[in-house]
Amino acid sequence: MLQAATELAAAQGFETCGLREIAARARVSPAMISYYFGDREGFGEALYKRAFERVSARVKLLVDAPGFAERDGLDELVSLHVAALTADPWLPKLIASELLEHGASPLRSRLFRDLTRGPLMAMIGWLEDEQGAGRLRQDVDARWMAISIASLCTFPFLILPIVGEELGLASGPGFAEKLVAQTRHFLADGLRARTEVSR
Amino acid sequence: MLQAATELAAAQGFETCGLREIAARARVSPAMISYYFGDREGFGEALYKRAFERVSARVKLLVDAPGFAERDGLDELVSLHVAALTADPWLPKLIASELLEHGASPLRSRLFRDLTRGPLMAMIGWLEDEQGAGRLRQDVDARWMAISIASLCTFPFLILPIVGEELGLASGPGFAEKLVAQTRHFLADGLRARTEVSR
DNA sequence: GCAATAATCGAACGACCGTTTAATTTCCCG
DNA sequence: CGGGAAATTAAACGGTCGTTCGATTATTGC
Repeated sequence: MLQAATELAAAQGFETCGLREIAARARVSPAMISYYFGDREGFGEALYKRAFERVSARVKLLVDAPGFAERDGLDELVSLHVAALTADPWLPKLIASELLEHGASPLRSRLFRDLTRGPLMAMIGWLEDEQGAGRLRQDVDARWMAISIASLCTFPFLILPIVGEELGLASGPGFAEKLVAQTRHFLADGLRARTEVSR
Repeated sequence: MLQAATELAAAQGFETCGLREIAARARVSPAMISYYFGDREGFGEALYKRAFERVSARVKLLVDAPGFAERDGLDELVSLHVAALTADPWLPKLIASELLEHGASPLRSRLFRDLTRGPLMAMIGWLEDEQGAGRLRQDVDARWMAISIASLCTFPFLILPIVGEELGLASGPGFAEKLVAQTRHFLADGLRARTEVSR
């Protein structure tokens, strides 16, 4: 039931798909959703909670993988971000949907508190550590760094299904790797031509 | 009427606000919308057409401003992008809303064709020219450059109203300038600390 | 095996939506 | 001024949505 809802929400967003549709896909009656989750909002909350926990578990898995600490921090951060979004391709859409939603529903508030206080704050803290260690430039606010990194890693997932075809950029399985490579490149050296190579 | 709809759509997105609500704000009866625009889709089309034309006009104004060609191309590109989004703050939301919408409505298709074939293609073409002139690095696909620039300039508008408060970053009038500065910095040199300065 | 309880369903309810219709007002021009 | 066209409206229609209700079926504990 939650699985069916997740699939549907991934494809078209939670707000736009009706409870009847979800119930039909889960092969149950629409009344079951009210029975188990109370109302639509409670159902959505359960859905998002499950999603967030799945992503958290996946991130933890990657961070705890052997050899993680030895590799380059910035590169791994990018990989981690992209990997999390790739594993659950509906996540960017879900986040974006809620970004656009207005009126402070408790669900929405909680999701964003979780996201900002959790991954985002961790990322900023880590960036500041790297700045302190001299591995990242110190003339840029770590919070802005985090926003830029998140932008580079997230926004392409949103627009590529749309503009990718017209641009000749496939959004298939190789996309994530290309995105990681491009973003690493970009983060390291910018886009301008230069004579001296960094580091 | 279109004005009222634009204000409302800017605040909460076109898909989520009812025709009755728009009509009430414009102080007319809901029937007027059907009378003048046929159905909801026709109304949305008119709305988007007006929005796109307004943005186009504004961009043209900036490009035609005196001294534009003399200034640094990449910096101006960023300024232009951010200025277009700042002048109509609902534009990112509008685009994002439509990005998330599914089912190929003619409106949606047209909006994206306009956006990709217009500004995006122009940007890619210009980036390629700059690459050819040696001012931009040539080991990165111009299409990926364009995606990265668009990501850096657009995504912050989406997330800052949400995470800005918690991060202590105000989304007020100074935001656009900060974003431009940060993005220029970033595009030029990346984020890594370096000993040799570019160019 | 049999109550008691949980799970499930089809049908119906009320609310809201976009749209239509029929009637009324406003406007303009001969 | 008057009559026909355009503009505007309130009310109603059909449809979909989330939700509830009464009844039916499955599960469980003893």
